[in-house]
Amino acid sequence: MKLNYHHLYYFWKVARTGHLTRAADSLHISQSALSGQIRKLEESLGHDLFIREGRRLKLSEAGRMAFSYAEEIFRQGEELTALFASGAQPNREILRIGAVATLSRNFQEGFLQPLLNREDLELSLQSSHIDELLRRLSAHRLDLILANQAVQGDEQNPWRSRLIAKQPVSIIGPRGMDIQGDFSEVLRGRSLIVPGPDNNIRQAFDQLCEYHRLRPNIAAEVDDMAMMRLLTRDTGHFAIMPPVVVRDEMKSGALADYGALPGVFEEFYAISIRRQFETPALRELLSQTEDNFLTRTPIGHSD
Amino acid sequence: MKLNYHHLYYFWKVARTGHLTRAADSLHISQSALSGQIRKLEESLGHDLFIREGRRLKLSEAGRMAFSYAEEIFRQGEELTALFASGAQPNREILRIGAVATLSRNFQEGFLQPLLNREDLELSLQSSHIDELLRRLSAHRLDLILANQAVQGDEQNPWRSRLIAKQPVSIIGPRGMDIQGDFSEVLRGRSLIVPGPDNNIRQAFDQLCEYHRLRPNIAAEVDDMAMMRLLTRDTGHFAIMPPVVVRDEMKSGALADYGALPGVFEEFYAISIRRQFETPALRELLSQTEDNFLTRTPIGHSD
DNA sequence: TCACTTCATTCTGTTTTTGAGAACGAAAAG
DNA sequence: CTTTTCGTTCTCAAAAACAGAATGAAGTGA
Repeated sequence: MKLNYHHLYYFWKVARTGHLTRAADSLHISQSALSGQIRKLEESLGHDLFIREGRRLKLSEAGRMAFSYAEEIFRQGEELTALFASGAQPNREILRIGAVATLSRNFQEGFLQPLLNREDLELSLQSSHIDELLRRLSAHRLDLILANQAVQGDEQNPWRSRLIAKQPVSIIGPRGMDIQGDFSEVLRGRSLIVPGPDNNIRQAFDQLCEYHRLRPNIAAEVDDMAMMRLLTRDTGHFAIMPPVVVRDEMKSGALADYGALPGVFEEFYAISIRRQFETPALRELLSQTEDNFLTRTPIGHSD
Repeated sequence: MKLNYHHLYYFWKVARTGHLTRAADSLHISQSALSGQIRKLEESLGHDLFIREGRRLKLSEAGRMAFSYAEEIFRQGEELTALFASGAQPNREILRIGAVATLSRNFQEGFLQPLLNREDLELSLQSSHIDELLRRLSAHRLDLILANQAVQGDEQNPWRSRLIAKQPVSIIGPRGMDIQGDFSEVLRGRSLIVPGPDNNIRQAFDQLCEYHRLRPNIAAEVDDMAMMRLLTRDTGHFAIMPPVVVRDEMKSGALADYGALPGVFEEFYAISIRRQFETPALRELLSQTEDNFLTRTPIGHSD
């Protein structure tokens, strides 16, 4: 016994206005018709949605529950109609990519390279935190997520994470410092800019420090790789990050790499969702990944 | 021109399975009927949702957009039917209260006091962070939020915050310490348990410290008041919190109040949303608030 | 108190929408 | 080159949604 969405819609309208007559008016149908449709919904659900007190309607408890769902359902529905009513339908294919906001821009650009400058394709790039992005992916508002962590899918959310690149993480600092020894020497007593506590580079770094009994002095915690790049360039502090982030500054000689951290990597994952209609562009992007992306220079392209 | 939700439902089924025939089977209608209904939806929206390539169906870009909305809409719808199908409809009124997870339990209990032990009413108490709670309130999944901050409503979310109580905040510590002077003396050089950085007690406290040039040593940042109570009781550290949180421990003599912090208060707000059908229980709760709650002892009841 | 209005329900016959079946066509399979 | 599969279109039958009239219950006002 299926839910009748038109009945639910009528119910929603009545529950919103609080009056059957007014709702009937705004729906341009007679109140008798409306009354009948509401009745049918109640019969099909097996519960009264309104409590009839004389000529008054009051939402029953079941009605309140149904109303809360209806509210969501028709809010979405009206958004959809508004979207279509506004005209302006895209005639090109759109690929919607979500990227964890803190991800290296260079990396994102490198990954999307094959699709840039394509006439027949529009790219929509959305930055947010992973939870929000996963929500959108599940709602099919995104085709792919770029993240620095894998996620476990389940029955309800058949997410699929695949590793698409892996980069070393180094100690980066102003050029020309006279420094010797391994990383633990380099770190000792130094003020560092590090990724925020949720970042998995940071977690690996903290573990490394703990293991080697290092207690580096944190000058700043920065979540955003682009911000980190600016701070490192402009403050003179040392920083923990993948060298690729400051590729330009290293080439220009402003910054230098003072050694990779053993066992610390930034990993990049592409998270997709199983769906009936896969866009060709997405397939292309992901096949590129498997075939070339891991073996070719991780970023090098934008020279 | 209204959106036909049954057409959209059919479209959704077809888009999910990818095949008109299979979808028709699972819907128990003929494929000719299904084909016609999809056509009508396309006509009413003014855009093709599928691209017909020979006998294949491919989602068009417009179709992908519509699908993402449909996915949300019918997920909700199926949740609703499942809820009703599972039987077990409540016959009592339910009042759904959301409380910011970090709020004092004593306070919550005191506020809800008039409704406890009522035969004709079921209480649903949900703890979460404010964003999530506001989302639920907007979706009418909650009737009221208890929070320690006011929120600004707008056109779309006609939230209404009202101050329902205000409590002093003190320095709490183990009983029997020989301490003199005002709060700045008490704080000097002491290890403190303080609320987390998002908490507005903490913010007021930080401002106070800054103003008085105090740099107290943070032993722990704890978001949850209940947790804070346990830690203060069991670690011997001093803590910044409203005395009411540890009322029991103070009565038993384990902890003592070493002075209120001037100008620092914990404020409690009730956030509701304007709606057509207000439950009597909610009205009772809020009128209680305005009439008595601010003037009577903030908590004192559970002795 | 007694009209009078307002608001919701139920019944009946009409209109609109939905759906099955047949005929057709285009692509894949054998 | 046939056969099967899959989607579209057409026609007519079945199902539903609907309006209008009759009814009843509750407020309103002289």
